[in-house]
Order: sequence, then C-alpha cells, then structure tokens
Amino acid sequence: MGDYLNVFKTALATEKGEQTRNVILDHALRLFRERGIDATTMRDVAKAAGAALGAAYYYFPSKEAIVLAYYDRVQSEHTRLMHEVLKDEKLDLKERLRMMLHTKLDILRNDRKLLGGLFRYTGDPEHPLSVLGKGTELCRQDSVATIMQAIGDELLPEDVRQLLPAALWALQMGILLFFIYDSSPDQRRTRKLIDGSIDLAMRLLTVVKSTLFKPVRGRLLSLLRDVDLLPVYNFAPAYQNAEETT
Amino acid sequence: MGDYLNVFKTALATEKGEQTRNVILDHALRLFRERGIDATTMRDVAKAAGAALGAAYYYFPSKEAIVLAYYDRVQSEHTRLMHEVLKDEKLDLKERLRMMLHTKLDILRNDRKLLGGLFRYTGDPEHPLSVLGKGTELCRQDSVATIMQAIGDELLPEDVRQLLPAALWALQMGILLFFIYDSSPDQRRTRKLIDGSIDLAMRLLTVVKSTLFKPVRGRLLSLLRDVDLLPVYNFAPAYQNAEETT
DNA sequence: GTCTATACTGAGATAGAC
DNA sequence: GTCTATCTCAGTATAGAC
Repeated sequence: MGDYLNVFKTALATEKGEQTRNVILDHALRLFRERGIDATTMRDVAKAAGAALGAAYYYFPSKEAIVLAYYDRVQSEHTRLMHEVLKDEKLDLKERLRMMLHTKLDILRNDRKLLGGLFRYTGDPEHPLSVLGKGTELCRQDSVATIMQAIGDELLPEDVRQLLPAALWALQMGILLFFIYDSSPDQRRTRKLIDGSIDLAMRLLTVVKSTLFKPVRGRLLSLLRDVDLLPVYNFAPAYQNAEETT
Repeated sequence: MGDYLNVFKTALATEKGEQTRNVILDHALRLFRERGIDATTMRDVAKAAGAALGAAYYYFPSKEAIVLAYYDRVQSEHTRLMHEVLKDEKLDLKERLRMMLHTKLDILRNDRKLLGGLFRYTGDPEHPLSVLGKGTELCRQDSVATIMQAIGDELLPEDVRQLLPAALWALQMGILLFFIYDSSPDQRRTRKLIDGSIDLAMRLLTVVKSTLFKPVRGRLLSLLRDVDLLPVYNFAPAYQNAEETT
C-alpha cells in the first residue's frame, strides 16, 4: 500500500528525497488544516517547508495531489488500526463494520476541511486525481481491501460476497461526503448516520441473504457487471460454496 | 424555475440584458462543447460572444456558473418534455420513472463533457456552486419537483411518499455521474443502467410497500430526518392517508 | 442598469539552468 | 533534486460611455 501516488513519480530514489517530500507534505497539511486548502498557496507551502516552489511541484504535481497523499496515509493508518482492534477483540459482522466506519472517522476527525480536496476532480474522468477515475484505481483497491478485512470470513452467499464490498465502499464514500458537510459539534450527525446506516444495512442483509432473494441478487449482480461497475473478486476456495442461511 | 442563478445578480432588468446574457451563454456552451471547459478561457467566451470580458463576468460570476446556467436550461427543458409526454400517454409508475431518466439523458446526450463542471465544487460546502450546498438548494428543489411530477398521484404509504423523491434524486445524481464516465458508444451502458435500476427499484418498492416493512421505513425516515438529510414534504390532504397496499 | 476597454493581481503550473 | 524565472489565466478594479 501507499505507492500509487508515484504514478507521477516512479520512485523516491534517495533517502534525502523521501525526507524532503515528507517535510513538504507535513507543512502543507498543517497549513491546509489551519487555513483551508484554497487559502493556502503552493508558495505558502514551499516557504513553510523551507523549499522553493519548484521543489513542491517536483514531489506533488498539484495541490490536490497533496490531499491524496494525505488520504493515502489515512488509509494505511486505518488498516493498521483495524488490524489492531480485530486481533484483540472478537466482534461480529455488525460490530466490525461499525468499527470500520467509526475508526475511519476517528482518524479524519479534525480534517474535514482537508478532505474536500479529494472530490475536486470527480467530474473529470480523464484527470489522474479523479476519485472515480483510472488514476486512483489502486487507491480504491486498497480501500476495498480494508473493507474486506472487516467482512472477514463471515459466511455469506457467493453473490452477496461479490456485492457487499462495493456496496460498503459506496456507503463509505457517501458518509465521507456527508462528513464534509457536517458542521454539527464533534460531527455527531455523521456518527449517528454511521450507526443508523449500519443498522439498516444489517437488517437489509438479513432479508436479502434469504434464498427468496437469490434471483434479485442475481439481477443486481449481472446489471452491475454488465455495466462495468463491479469487478469479479476471487476468494479462497473455502468461501466459494458458502450457501445461504435462511 | 430559473432564477436561482441570480443569487449573484438580483434580476435581469432589461430585455437587452437578457439577450446579451443568452448570447454569452450560447457561445460559451458551444466553446465548452467544442474544446472542453478547461481549454476555454473566459476571454475566449467574451470574444466569441462579441463582448468584453467584463460583460461575461457581469452575467456569470465564474466559468462554472455558466455550466450551472446550462443545467438550469436542461432542467426546464426536462420538465417541459415530461409534461408533454405525460399529457399524451397514460403511463404507469415504472414507465413514468423510466421515461423521466431517459428523457433527461436525451437532453444531455451530447454534453457529457459539459456536465463535469457541475461537480467541481462538490467537496467545498461553502462554495455557492457546490451541488450539495446551500447555494444550489433552489436548483435541487426544481429537480425534486420534476421527480414528483413523475411520481404523480400514485397511491403510496405516506412514509414512502416522503422517502421516494430523495431516493430518486440520489439515483439520478448517481446516474449522471455514471454518464459522465460512460464512454460506450451512444452511452449505451448508461441506458442499461437506467433500465436496470428502475427495474430493481420497482421490485424493491413492491417489497418495501408492504406493512411488514413499515417499521423499517419508519427507522429509515427518522434516521434521515434526525441527520437532516430529508425535508418534510407537504402533500395535498388527499394523499395524507394513503395506506399500504399489501 | 448595461456594457467597453484596459490594466492589474494572484496563484497554479512549467521550463530550464545549475 | 532543487531553484529561479516565466507563463497562463481566472478573476478584480476602475473609469467611463450610453
């Protein structure tokens, strides 16, 4: 994890380079948090980091690329945190999913303003930093991997296993967007939304898991595949034949 | 409909003003379509319209505001088209919803590139042109009104009536986003997505309408209200007591 | 209230020297 | 890898014509 930002820069060759990059990144994030992204110029960033404007652009092709680098850090931290919790406690699926979203929010807690930059190029499919574009595919895969970590080896029908990660990824994006717009103290509304949506999602899952819904699941799956919205995941053979439970 | 772009400018006083605005808008859209938004400068727009730079900025506070003005036109056209179809043909709910999405796409058919500008400020809650922000609230209300036009006087439980417009609005936004990313010939994938999602939505609706799901609907409704994601719609009293059909 | 003309500022981004 | 100089362009400012 964490290398896709170098689509733009093939490697951090030297130790020194790595260091400079981090100094720039740290100062940029501090300024973004303090004043907001727009109010911070690349010149401010460079100056704060004690580097020239060109140096900043050497490591980050644009201001938003810095935000993506931040998000990359967040994702690593998220995976790490979840791994830690999961190994200490025995949680059921619902608890695991709640935990996943809440820990994510814990990490992002003070960075609402920063996060907006992630969505700047959503409307531009060609842009390398579009959240939905080719350029961030690896980033999304990391994200989905973390989600699968939370789903774990829960016994689920194969089609549900195929659908669930994408559904949860979409849910997470929606919650992040809500979070950005949530000005309630401590972002309580977002916390409520997490609890409420996980609750409803689990109810939905219980219903949908039943054999009664197998045809509908099949339709949904083939629609999404047909329309190229869903990759085929290959799970370990153990899960291949998990059958429905109702 | 159509006045919210003048959050920035209280009225189009004169006939002549209206005309100039339209000339600028038309040329801007032509250029955006030909070269893309980014490749078109405001100076290009002004020059093409035979006006001074100041004139362009006099009517549109930014380049993206032009895109929003375009979307405003699209919305008017959409309402008009739907009205026309609805008065000529007797359609059931499913057909009406399909028609709603397909006509929208008919209008946007050749303007995929243009549409991206709508989403530029999604990550910035404060920006007056954010699709999800305060500044575009009237715009969203117009959109929801058009959706209600399609739902019509269909007999539905009150809570479903409250939920459905927002759900369909979200679906529409999702489809628009998909459309922007859809490079298949004639955007066939988007057409498929529309048909598939309406099909699934109607199945879902049938299931969810049942009294069995009343508690879940209640939960969903109060969650969304609690979290401030859903306004309270007031329908004519006739619909207030519509009861479930299963 | 509608517009022209022109000059200016700020900042994202790049080229090319070292 | 890093810096300086430079480019481009969105957006503002201003002053005045009608």
